[in-house]
This record gives sequence, C-alpha cells and structure tokens, in this order.
Amino acid sequence: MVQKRLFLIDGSSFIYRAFYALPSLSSSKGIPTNAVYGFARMLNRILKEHKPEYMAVVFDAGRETFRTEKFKEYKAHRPKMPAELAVQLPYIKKLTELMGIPVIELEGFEADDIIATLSEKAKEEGFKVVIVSPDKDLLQLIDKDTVVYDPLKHSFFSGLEVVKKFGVPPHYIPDLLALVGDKSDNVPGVKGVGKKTAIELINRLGSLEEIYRRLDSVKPSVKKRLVESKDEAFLSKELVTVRKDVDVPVGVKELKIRKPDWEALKKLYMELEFHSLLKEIPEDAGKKKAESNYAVIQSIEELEELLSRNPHEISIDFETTSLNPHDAEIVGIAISTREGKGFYIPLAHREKSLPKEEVLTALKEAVFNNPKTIKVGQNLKYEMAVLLKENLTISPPIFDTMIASYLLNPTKKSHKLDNLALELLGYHMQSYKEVTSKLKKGEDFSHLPLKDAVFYACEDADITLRLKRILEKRLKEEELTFVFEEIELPLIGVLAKMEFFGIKVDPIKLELMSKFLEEKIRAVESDIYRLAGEKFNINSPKQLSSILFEKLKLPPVKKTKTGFSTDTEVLEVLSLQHPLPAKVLEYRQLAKLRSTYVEGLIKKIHPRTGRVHTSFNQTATATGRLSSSEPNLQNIPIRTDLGRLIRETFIAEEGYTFVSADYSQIELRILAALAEEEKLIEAFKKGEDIHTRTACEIFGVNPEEVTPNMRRHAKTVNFGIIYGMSPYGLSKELGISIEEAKAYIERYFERYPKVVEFINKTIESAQEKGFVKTFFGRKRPVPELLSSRREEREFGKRIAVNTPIQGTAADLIKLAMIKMDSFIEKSGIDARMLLQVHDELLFEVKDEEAEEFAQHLKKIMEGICPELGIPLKVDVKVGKDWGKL
DNA sequence: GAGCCCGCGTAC
DNA sequence: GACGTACGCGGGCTCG
Repeated sequence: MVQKRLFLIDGSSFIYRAFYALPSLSSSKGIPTNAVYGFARMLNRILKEHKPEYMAVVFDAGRETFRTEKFKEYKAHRPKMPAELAVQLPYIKKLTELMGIPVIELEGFEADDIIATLSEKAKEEGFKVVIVSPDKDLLQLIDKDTVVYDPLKHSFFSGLEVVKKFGVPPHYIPDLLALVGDKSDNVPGVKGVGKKTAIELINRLGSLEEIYRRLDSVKPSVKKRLVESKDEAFLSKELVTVRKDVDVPVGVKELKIRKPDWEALKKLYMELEFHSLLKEIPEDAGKKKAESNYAVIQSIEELEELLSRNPHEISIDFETTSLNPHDAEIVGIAISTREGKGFYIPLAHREKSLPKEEVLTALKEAVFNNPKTIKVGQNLKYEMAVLLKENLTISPPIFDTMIASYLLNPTKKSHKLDNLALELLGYHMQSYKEVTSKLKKGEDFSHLPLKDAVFYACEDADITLRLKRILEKRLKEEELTFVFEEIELPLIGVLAKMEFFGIKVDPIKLELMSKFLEEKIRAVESDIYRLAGEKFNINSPKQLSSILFEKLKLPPVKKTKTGFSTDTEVLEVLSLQHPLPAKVLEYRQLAKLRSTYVEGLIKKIHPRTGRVHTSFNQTATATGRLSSSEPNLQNIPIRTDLGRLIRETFIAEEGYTFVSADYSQIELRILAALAEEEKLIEAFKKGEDIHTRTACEIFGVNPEEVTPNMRRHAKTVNFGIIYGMSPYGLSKELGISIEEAKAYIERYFERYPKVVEFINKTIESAQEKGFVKTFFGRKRPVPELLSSRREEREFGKRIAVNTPIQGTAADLIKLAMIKMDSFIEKSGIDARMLLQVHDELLFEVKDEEAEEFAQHLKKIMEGICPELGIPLKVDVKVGKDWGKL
C-alpha cells in the first residue's frame, strides 16, 4: 500500500512572498489582489501536480508568541503587515476553505510550530509529510519521512540537499543558526562565529550542548567567543528551534481535502476578477445548464412571421467563411430576441439553406434599418463590414457588448465574448475550437453539421443579449452613457466603412523601393562584416552585442533585462569611437523600412480590391485612442526622407485627391483647457506660437529674442509636461544637466501655476477615486497608484495626468469623424474617410470637389467642441499622395 | 513548427 | 527607473 501523504503549507510565508513578488494587481473596485492571486495559483498547482489527499494551510496568528516573550527583539524589526496585504487575508482564507483545504491558525503560535507539531503527529500515524515552504526555518524537520518542497522553484529538499547547502544534517540546523545567528529574524547567535567555524564545530562535536560540554577541544580564540556569548547562543537555539508540542486541536485524519465548492469559488473569482482561474474551474461543475431553446428557421415565411412581432431588441451574429470581412461569405445568421432563445437562419449549409437575397431583404426593413429595434451585437463592426459588400447598413439604435465592456475597463486585454460570458455570467461557452474540431483542414463554418452550427451560433446571439442587460446597467452606473452613445456607438459604422474602402498603394513603387533597399542593405552589410572582421546576424542584438562589447571591446552604455543594450542611443554614443555602430544604425533604418513597411505593406494589398484594408481596433488602448493593425497604418514613417518615400506610395484613386486635416497641438490645447490656464489659453486665442511663448516664459525673454534652440528646449518641456517627464528624462532628451532641467520645469510651473494645480488635483482625485476621466467622461482605472512599489506609483501618476489629455484628444477626433461622416452623407460630396492617425484624418475626394470639401472639413473639425473653451486649429492639405501632404 | 517574449523602432 | 499611447519585425527560447 502506498503511504498516505500529508501536505502542510506554510501559508504566512507564501502570502508575503506572493505579495512582494507579484506586480500590484487589483480588482476594478480597487481591492488589491496580488497575494490572493499568487496564493490561489500556488494551491492550484500543488493540487494539480501532486494530487494530495491530506493537506492543511497554516497561518501565523498574532505578533506575540512565546519567542517574543523570551526575547523581545525577536523579529522586532519586521514592519507591520502592509495594509494592502492585510486586506487580502480574509480572501485568502476564504479561498482556501472553498477549495476544500483545512485552514489552521492558533493565536500566539507561529505557523512553523504548528507545522512541526502536526508533522510529528502525522508521522506517528504512519504518514509521509511534505512541508511546503520557501523558508529555511523548516528544513530542520526533514527526516526519512519528511521533505520540504518549494513549489515556486519546483524543488524537493531532503536530508542530502540540506547537507549540501548548509554543511550540516537537518536536525543540526537549529544549532547552526544558534551559532551563526539569523539577521532576518533578529536572532543574535555567537559574535565572531561564522558559517565555516560553526559547521566545523557541529560536525566534529555535535549539538550546541555537546559543543559547550567539550569546550576544551575547541581552539582558544573560538572558545573565548563561545564563552562570552553562551547565553545568546542558547537563547538563539531556543528561538530557532520549532516546537513540536503545540496543542493543536485537530487530528491528522481531519485534514483530508474536501471537494471544492466550485460555485462559491466561481463567485469569488468573479468578484476578484481572476479570469484565468475562472477558466480552470471545471465546466460542468454545478453549472446550471442555461435554459436554452435554439432552433433553425425553416422558411422565409417563418422568418417573416418572427420578424413581424417587431422585437424591441434583437441580437445578431453572423457566421461566415472568413474573419476578414472582404473574404467573408455569410454562412448563417443567428438572432435572439429573448434570453435563452435563439434562431439560426442557414444561408450556405448543405442540409438546409434559405435564399440569401430574400433573407437579407427581409432583415433590412425589419431589423437592420428599423429605427425602433435595438440591434445588439458583439463587435458589430464585423457584421457591418460584411453587409457593406451587400450594400447594406445597420442603422441606430445599436448596442455593442464588446465596446461596452471596453468602456467599463479599457485596460483589459481581451473583450472576447467567451471571457465576458464567464466573467459576467459565470457561463462557460462552447468554444469555436471545440465546435470546429471536426472540420478538416481548409473547411469552413459551412461544412459544419447544421446541428452544431445552430447551437454555436445561437449561443453567441443568446449570450450577447444576456450580456447587454448587465453591461447597460453598469454603463449607466459608471456614467459612461455619453461616451458610449454619442462617441463609440456612432463611430462603429464609420470605422466599418473606412476599413471597407481601404487605401490604394502603388505596388510598382513599393517593388522599386524593395529593390533599392535590398541593394543598399547588401552594401552596408558588407561594410559591417568588414569592420567586424566576421559575418554575423546584424538583426540579432545578442550577436551584435558580442561583436561590439566583446570583440571590439567598446564600452557598454546601458543594460537591458537580458544583456547590454544596442539601441539607437547606445549606437550613437559608440559611433564617436568606432565606425561600426554608425553603419549598424544605417542598416537598422534600411532593414526596418524594408521588412516592416515595404514587404509588410506589399503582403497586405488585397488581391481583389488592390487596396490595403487596415483594421481599426476600437477596444485596444487604455486612453480611448484607436489602434490600427494588419497593417498598422498609424505608424507609417514621416520623419526621415527615406521614410517619407513610403508615405508617397499611398496614392489617391484615379480622379480623386487626398485631403488631410490635422489638429495642431491638440494635446497642449487640451492641457490649457483642462487646467484653465489663462496664459496658455490667451496664447492659443491670439494664435501665438506656443513653443515660442513657453520659451519666453521659461527664459524670461521677449518673443523676438527667442533663439531656435530656446524654442526647441521649450517644445520638449511642453511635451514633457504632458507625459509627466522627470528632470532626469528631460535632461537626457536635451543633453543638459539635471539641475538645468529641473530649473526649466520649476520655471514652467511658476509661469503656468494652473498647470501644476491641474496635475496635483488630477493625481489626488485619481488616488481617491481609483480612476481618471476625460472631458467627456471616458474613464480609466489607475490601480498603479495603490502599488507598494514607489516606481509603480510614480508610473500611476504619469498615467493619471496623461490619460485625460490623450483621451480627450481621442474623444474629440472621434466626434469629428462622426460629424464628418454624416456631413459626407448629407452633402452628397463624393468623398470618403480613409485613415485616422490620432490627430489627423485622411480623406479621398473627387478632384473637382476637393477644395470645397477641404473648407467644410476645416470648419467642422475646428468647431467640434466650443464648450472646451479653447480654439482648435486644423491644418488642411490637399495632394495626390500621402507623402506630399 | 507554433507560440511567446524580448529588443528594437516606427508613429502620434 | 526616470516619457504617455500603440503595433510589427526578427531572433531566440520553450514546448510538443
């Protein structure tokens, strides 16, 4: 028979370890959760990897123990438990209990003593004992039936390892510590006796008592020290020896692990927002299978009958052949008008299909363009984009669950439907992978058995509708209605169109650039190999750094996590000493252009449209900005001549012209407005050059005395303020001393006192409420401010200041996009919006109408929000390619 | 070979 | 550690 095993977990040590090791984590309500999380993960891992039958988690209770009574210095220098950790304790205990694991704590005893006592009892009853602890204090308990396990390092300690590491067998560890002392617990030890001497004494003579009995065989210098510190030595031994005689009121047999209370755990995980742990809860555990009733629509008549009921709201989910809307054919449409209900309209299934044209026509009037029905969806942009191919639109009112979730927490990584269902409804959805696992390679959704397709699609529609109930309530509670209804929802359709149109790039120009870059790269490459004296992979920072810092012995400038840095700043410094770094800089610029922009862009030209269709992600950034991907058209080069050539490959359609508009210094204007800093507002009202103005203030000179260099410095300070730059950062950026940089910033705050007031108020409010807001009410939580790490809290302050500025700018341009979109519709001008690059919009307009359009554009964008109290300036340009604008 | 992280570089 | 927000590429590592 296999011997039974008892796992004894040193809970107190682990919560401290988790608390300090993990980055600050907190729920959106502001409860710090990192220690709970770390602890839960550790428990999960032990349960999974070792499947123990008997287990207990042991905690210290109270600061007063027999040790402090004996010696008041014991652990006296340990600071009190930080409040951020203390509030997590109840959660940790609750969680442990819900997992079915007994929790033990006894007032006046350290966890160590309880563990020692229990392991003694357990051994008597024939158990093997596994002590789970990261501390060395418990190693003394190791014997043939007891091991110590460190789950984080994945290592078991047995007697042999202890001898290897400490030089003495486990049971002598108290004697060792008694001689050497233990700084971390304030255990004094014997002055002047170090590890080496102690090990020698113990191995030759034995325990502390033996050593003192045979002091004659100790060499005089050591003997003297031992005699002098005899009391301390014996006190130390008592302090470090764990007690095995604690009166623990539970028997070992009672430490059997029970079945976890999955339902309660699920609730707790939902409260603490432990999404990854939620996923580990078994699906069927206590799951009340959602009452669901999903059916196939058999005929057009049936569909029409269903739609004639004029539902107040209807959720829609398309199943298609591709994630890319341009390649997507609709395979089926799921709709739901009531929780638990769902209908699937098959359009391309072998078993059963309805005619697409007729179905879409029916839906068009009754649903898509019905002003009385709320169209609910998860990522409606996708449905809109697919419908654009059919010349159809979805008009208001609409509700998008993905966007609702984003506004409620814009810092969340994913707003996928299955995650939302789990987090908000505690519902495990069938995953796309599960459903489509039967499909062969190259097969798409239409090849699924209809039965599977129906359940999968209807579940999506059903769950989306259920989520809407919860999300709309929360949006109201959080006062996010304006941003949701007036900004994000109307923007969806605008973005769908922009992606659908795409932008034309000149493939011939790109091919030419590719050839050109290839040649240049080859030349620079051979220069580099020659200078290095060997071939190596220049793209590898690792190989490059071995060439620079080992072979050429150049001095390292700064470090990265993994080695010495080779970034631009470093190479610029090094190029003063050696010709190689400059060549590498040139190589990097060329290689970047070729791989990311030229080759990357060529790959993204759509074979059918000949245009590039980026994705504008509306739920990606923490501040409210959009992001662009596949390809990212928001970071096309402009700052260098070579880079600008890339921009020139973006061209207007035959007969059309590009019109671009960018908000000039929008973030500085917003700063002025939010801070209500009259001096800045006045300067903007008068149309002054704001950097020159700041230079006047900082340097105390008249405008005509401002040199280009002074203006440059002032400009950096202006932007630095928005980003929360430190004197250190500013000094590095400008190549001045930290003192000078500090003086700049001080002077800036002196001259613009309302700005510093704004910064302080914003940070204070963020600390108090846990979030910051933009002018229009968009929120971002700032849990970093609660961190125990100073550096992290500083980061939180910069976030708190920057987000309202960056976010308000994002809100403004989104409003402008919405207004421009409806202007285009109303005016009938042949124009389309193609790109947004944070403060810039790019349109493609019929040649003859470009000038007229440009005038309206400027006016609309500048007048987008008079309530802000600051004039907005828009620069409009017209041209045939993006580079020439 | 897929998936992930890192270092780096591009934009606003 | 020190300037906020993104995305993509190549290298290199892990894992199966």
